[in-house]
Amino acid sequence: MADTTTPRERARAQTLQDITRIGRSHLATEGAAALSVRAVARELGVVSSAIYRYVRSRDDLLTLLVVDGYDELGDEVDAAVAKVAVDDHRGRFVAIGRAVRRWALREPATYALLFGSPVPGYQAPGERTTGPGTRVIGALVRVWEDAYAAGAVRLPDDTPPVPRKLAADVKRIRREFPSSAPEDLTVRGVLAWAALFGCVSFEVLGQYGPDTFTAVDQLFERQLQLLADTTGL
Amino acid sequence: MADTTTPRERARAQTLQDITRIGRSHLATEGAAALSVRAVARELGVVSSAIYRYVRSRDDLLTLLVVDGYDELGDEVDAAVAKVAVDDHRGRFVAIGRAVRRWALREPATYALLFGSPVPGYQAPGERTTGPGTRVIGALVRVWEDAYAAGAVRLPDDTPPVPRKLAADVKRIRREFPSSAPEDLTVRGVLAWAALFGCVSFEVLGQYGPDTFTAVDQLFERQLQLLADTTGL
DNA sequence: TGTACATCAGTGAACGCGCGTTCACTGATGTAC
DNA sequence: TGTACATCAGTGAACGCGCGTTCACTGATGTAC
Repeated sequence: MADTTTPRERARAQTLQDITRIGRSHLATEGAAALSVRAVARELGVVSSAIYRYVRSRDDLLTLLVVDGYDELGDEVDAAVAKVAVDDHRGRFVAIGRAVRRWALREPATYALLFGSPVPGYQAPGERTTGPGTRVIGALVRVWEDAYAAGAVRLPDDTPPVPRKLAADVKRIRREFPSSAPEDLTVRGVLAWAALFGCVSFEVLGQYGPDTFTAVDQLFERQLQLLADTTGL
Repeated sequence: MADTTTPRERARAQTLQDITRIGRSHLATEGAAALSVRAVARELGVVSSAIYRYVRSRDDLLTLLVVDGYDELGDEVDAAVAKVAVDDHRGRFVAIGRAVRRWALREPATYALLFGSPVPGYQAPGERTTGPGTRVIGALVRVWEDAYAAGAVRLPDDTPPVPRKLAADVKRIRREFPSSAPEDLTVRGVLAWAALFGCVSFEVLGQYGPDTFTAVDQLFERQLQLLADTTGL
């Protein structure tokens, strides 16, 4: 395979990658709000203004890290799902949950950037972040959709109907995430999605407190099972 | 009722309260990481060093805001629960959930301080924050405990046993939150607790995206019902 | 293959800014006799 | 009730710091003929 990139292009790509790596490591030690162009430049061994060859502004640097984070998480989730048999719906759901948690525990600062407090003064540009940002929920929807199509979803009979306005929201969402499942299943899926991240956030962002749970693994596994129950898997 | 406080003491209390109020409003516009002693002083109409009469350091100011936030949330949750009949267990759970969400939507910045990303370089002093910080989960535990004591909890029969290490955690937790309910119910409660905050965080911190849900109220109500189901209420 | 020119990564100085915290001080309020 | 003294809120200057961004520049790498 002929490499059509010039040395300069390769050097540029490498530097951009270095900037991202350093940025993420600074996220870890200082937090997103304290992420500084100058600090990244310092660690890259370059004068601060040089960074502006690669990044338009500090906000642009943040966007770089956001997209990089979403992509890494998305890749790991996809890889985890791919390892499970297609007809093991519950197994695929559990694999997604475990992948999210594993990544979050390994990259708590990036997790906090993506799923924690908004960074003051920073507005993520939707056209660059929306795609990567919807990969996890996309993977989840696919699991429920496959399970429903296979007739493997068991929901209680006495489920109340989805209210009108919410049903309209679900319809709109299905333009992006096509699905033939009943609206109630989608709503349950949204709960499971939010709940999954709630569990991970409590652990990663430190809500449980330092000495409350020693068996967090067991707790999380049980939480996944309960959420799988709720979505009828 | 004789007021035994001196004018000086009253003035001091008033100023402390002003500092807290201003601090929280700055949280809203700038975020926790950018909270600055100087900015608070400026808005209080006082020279920056004057703040140090009231607050030992910037971290101490943050702690003030953390405690104030937990207390406000705790008060509103308690008030909401008190309005519901004691034997309406599901109603009490729903009331807690709604109170948390209402407060979070009204005070998103303080919510982010308490339940979002940790503030870099700041470690909350446990002896001042743990008490106020456990009021919501305390209220929830009381609901489940009352429901169980009244024989009103319906859980599936085929629930797997709680694993050994996790069961030990539950035992330890019960020293602080006494309960006679089966361990499985407590674990389900922890899920519901984390899931509740997961739902609120997604909405308040902006994970759902700007145009995804128009009927967030209906969505949240449904989520509460599903969580009540999960905990057998 | 050799030369002239264009592109581009990185430099270094400068801009104006806000930050947390210390310190010696002034002057008003409170207390003891 | 009046006076001497102690307490304490707030002042203003100063410390040393790091920040984002602009700008004219140097020198190396790449390209066209």
